[in-house]
Amino acid sequence: MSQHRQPGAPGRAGAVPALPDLPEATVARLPEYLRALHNLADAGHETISSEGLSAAAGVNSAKLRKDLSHLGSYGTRGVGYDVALLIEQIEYVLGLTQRRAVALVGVGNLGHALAGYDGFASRGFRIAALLDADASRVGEEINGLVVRHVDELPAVATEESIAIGVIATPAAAAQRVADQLVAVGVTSILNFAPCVLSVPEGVDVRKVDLAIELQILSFHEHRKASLTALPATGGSALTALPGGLSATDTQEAIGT
Amino acid sequence: MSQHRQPGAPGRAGAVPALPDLPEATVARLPEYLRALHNLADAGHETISSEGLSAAAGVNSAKLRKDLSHLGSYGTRGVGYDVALLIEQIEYVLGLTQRRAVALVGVGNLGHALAGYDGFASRGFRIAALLDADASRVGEEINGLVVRHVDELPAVATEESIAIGVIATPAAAAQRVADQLVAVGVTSILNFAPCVLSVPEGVDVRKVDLAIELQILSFHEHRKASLTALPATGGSALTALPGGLSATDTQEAIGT
DNA sequence: CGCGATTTGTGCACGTCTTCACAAGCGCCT
DNA sequence: AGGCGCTTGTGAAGACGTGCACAAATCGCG
Repeated sequence: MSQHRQPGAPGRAGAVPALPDLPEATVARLPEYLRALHNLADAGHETISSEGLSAAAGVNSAKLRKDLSHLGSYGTRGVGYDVALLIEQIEYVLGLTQRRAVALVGVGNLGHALAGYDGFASRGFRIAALLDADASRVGEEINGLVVRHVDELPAVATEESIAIGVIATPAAAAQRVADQLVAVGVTSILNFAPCVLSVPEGVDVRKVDLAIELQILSFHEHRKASLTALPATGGSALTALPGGLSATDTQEAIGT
Repeated sequence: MSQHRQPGAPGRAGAVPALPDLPEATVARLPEYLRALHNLADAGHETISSEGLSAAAGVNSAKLRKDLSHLGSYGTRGVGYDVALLIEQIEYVLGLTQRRAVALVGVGNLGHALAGYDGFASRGFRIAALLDADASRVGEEINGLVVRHVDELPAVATEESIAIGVIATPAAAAQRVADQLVAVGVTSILNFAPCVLSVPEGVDVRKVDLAIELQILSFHEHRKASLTALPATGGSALTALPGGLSATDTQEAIGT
């Protein structure tokens, strides 16, 4: 965007762009670019081409260029992107210039692991509180933090100005915890419990379900197996139904 | 709920599976539907409308119907879907009728948690082996499984016929482990390490990066803050950011 | 036996995301 | 200074995903 009005930042000095309205798909990839850029910086690169960066991030180079153009970042034609500058810009856009405080609720198996995961600390977050509803877990110390009772959430929230809540409880407890988080003003939640959370408008929930990931893989595994079993006759997969005997079967198996 | 007949279901007694060619987006939602269906079954429902199921799964009802229609499943107009039958069909499509063996590599913080996560066992998977490259961890027993050295992978693979590999190592070790997994014939990998894996054609990799999820939330948090700070200015809200050093932008308008 | 209430399955239009292909811009070399 | 090779930024086209709205199908009932 050279002379277009879109980003239209009159008098922008050039170091840091404003906060544009990014496509979700782009937002989801920015962290990946950021990680790749940090690797490149550590390896001593000062500039990187879209081709190189896209390879490091595992995406298509045109997609990468479009993503970066959305955030108004400038590379230099014929040269590439300045690694340090790009890191700065992406971190700014992602809001990582401040170290956000995270409250982790549920210190079971998974919660323990998350509490000890240093990937959070190294990528812009600070686990500010550990909470659990189980009284027998309260008081335990993990990684220098003492587990407090979840009912202390209001106090914790004001002490630490929690920006993000992470739910690592069993599914049965998750909605209740979500409600409590929302009640103390948390508007971003990362949910590891296998259940759907309902939250008011304006609260963002992202869900990570480990079993679902495996099930998706299982589908593809199943699919690959069924394909190699049948010497693909060029037809649609549907024709490969257990056609022979399935007399009572679907009316649609032989569709089209 | 095990002894349901299979009305209309393809006679799938060990016969060659017939997998329609589902859109990825649909595949990604099927596990969610499945979970919701199990809940409904436990609650005693025998049938469920697309409206009810979609609410339980947190999606739009038209989308749900289209998804189910893709896998050729039948509901009954005027009535809804037979819960037990639908469970059976989705489990079949996802390849969950067999309990797939999972090898978990990397028994650190996260690996421990995954090894103890019962959501895997309860949703169609069996953790068949724990592996680590660190000799000091080999021999440790977790949840009834003994940690073996990652170099034993070939032996393990034949013993257990591993279908899926889970990588929970540090990023630096992940590519090597992936290569080892591929070498023993694993074609589905779930990667928790924050790095891009390169694998041969035909191998599926899914990635879960906990920090990325937080960073995406951080973006939206940042965005919400910048919007509430500048009420209703339309496009020019974007221009309100400091051009040079962003040292002064860190205060959020939202307190409490 | 037909009618109305209900719910599925889907055609269609719309929006988002991806990818290609290429002009415009930049630095370097002669 | 001018040309050349390289790389970005982006228009346009196509693939994909979503959601509406409605016809078709089924059940229950009088």
